[in-house]
Amino acid sequence: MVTLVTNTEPRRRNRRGEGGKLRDEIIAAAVALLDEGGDERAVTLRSVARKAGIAAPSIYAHFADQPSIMLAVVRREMDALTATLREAGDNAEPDARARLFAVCNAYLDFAELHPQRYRIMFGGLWTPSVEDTSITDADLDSLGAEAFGLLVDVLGACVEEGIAHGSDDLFGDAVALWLGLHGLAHQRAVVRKMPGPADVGDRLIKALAHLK
Amino acid sequence: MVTLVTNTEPRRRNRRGEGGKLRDEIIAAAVALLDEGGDERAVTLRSVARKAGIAAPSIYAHFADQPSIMLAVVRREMDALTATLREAGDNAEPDARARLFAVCNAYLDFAELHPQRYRIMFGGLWTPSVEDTSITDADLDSLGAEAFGLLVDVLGACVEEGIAHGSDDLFGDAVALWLGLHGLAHQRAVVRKMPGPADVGDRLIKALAHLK
DNA sequence: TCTTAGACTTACGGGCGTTAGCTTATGTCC
DNA sequence: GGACATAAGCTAACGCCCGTAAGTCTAAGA
Repeated sequence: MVTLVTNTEPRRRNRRGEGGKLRDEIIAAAVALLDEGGDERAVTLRSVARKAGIAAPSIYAHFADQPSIMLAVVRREMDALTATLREAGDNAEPDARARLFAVCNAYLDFAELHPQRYRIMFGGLWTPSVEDTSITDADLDSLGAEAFGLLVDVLGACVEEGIAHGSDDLFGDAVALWLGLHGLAHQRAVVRKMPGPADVGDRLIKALAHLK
Repeated sequence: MVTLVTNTEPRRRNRRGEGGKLRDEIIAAAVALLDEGGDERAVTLRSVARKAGIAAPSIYAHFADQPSIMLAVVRREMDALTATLREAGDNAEPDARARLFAVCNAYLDFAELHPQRYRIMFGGLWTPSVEDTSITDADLDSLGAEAFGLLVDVLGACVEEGIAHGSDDLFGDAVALWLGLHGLAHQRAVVRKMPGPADVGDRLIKALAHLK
């Protein structure tokens, strides 16, 4: 599939003081490239610039290098994921079990809906090359912390309401639950067709949350 | 880290009829590049050739293109993983529980010992670009089938021995168990330091195998 | 009108995959 | 033991895309 870019409209320059808008457009362009199904190799500095309708060097006003574009993409999508999970939890029936399933399924749906984004967020492709880039370890730590906190909350609520056999280590239980979700989410993001039963997600949640 | 290749010995040409040996050396060179910690972008046709001590075009005698080198790497490592799991199962105490843990932990250890290989095997990086390569869907299906079969066996043995609450769907249960293992294995392969309790692996196994 | 933010053009050097054609050992046969 | 056929691998070169540096233009707003 060859996607030829024909940006007819040459793009209007941003007004004074609004130069920062381009930063968001660059991130959006990178995400768009991912959504087109290409892997991360398709997201080069130049391809992002083409997609955004700007000249490649114009990116340097907003990002130090190509990996820091990726970091910004991950940050944006992590925030989007967090918002999605929070919304799912809030919109669910108020009982803890319903909220747990709502949040977990929202997580799985995110990966299925945006497989390439999910792979970038958790695939760790960009981490090894950190040494030569402007990205620091501090940038990477605490990236998914907020979303994970939501999972801890809903799982904790299940234990409190007595519908889950909680151990003395809520955090550890939540990590185990997340790892299971991540295994399925990642596999769905990577593979065309997952083998196995359709309700494997529910099975994972039930087993790992120790639901009674 | 810049690894300058200084192949003093210019490499002896293979004897007649042994030209196929180079094929294995190419695969080994690709794996070596992965083990050095670079991501898959470091495994180019030319870098593999350098590592193997040959000229880049010499690869074409054995592989149609660069992605098919990767496919060969995945095949080799899948076989290695299968052998590792089988050995772990055979060397364990004969009871089903011990064998289950031995196989599962061997799986997790493989990912921790060879993180880059694991990422290539299950990271799905090379799949999206399949369209333009010599790799077919048939190549991809049934890649981990043998290793997965081992997991089905040890889990089935647990159900038979009555130490696990088996459902009526052994295959589905095994998929769920594998997904949990994969989640942890992948995360260990991707991240420098996994947060969470040290025994999270055992917790996953116990919960997903429904051990009594 | 003039400053300057917000871009652009041009260009460099380098790595990549791949093609075309050449070299050189190796084993065979007289 | 020497000629020769050929397997095994090499050199050179192509066009492409990449990241990035240096310098330039231009429209917005005071």
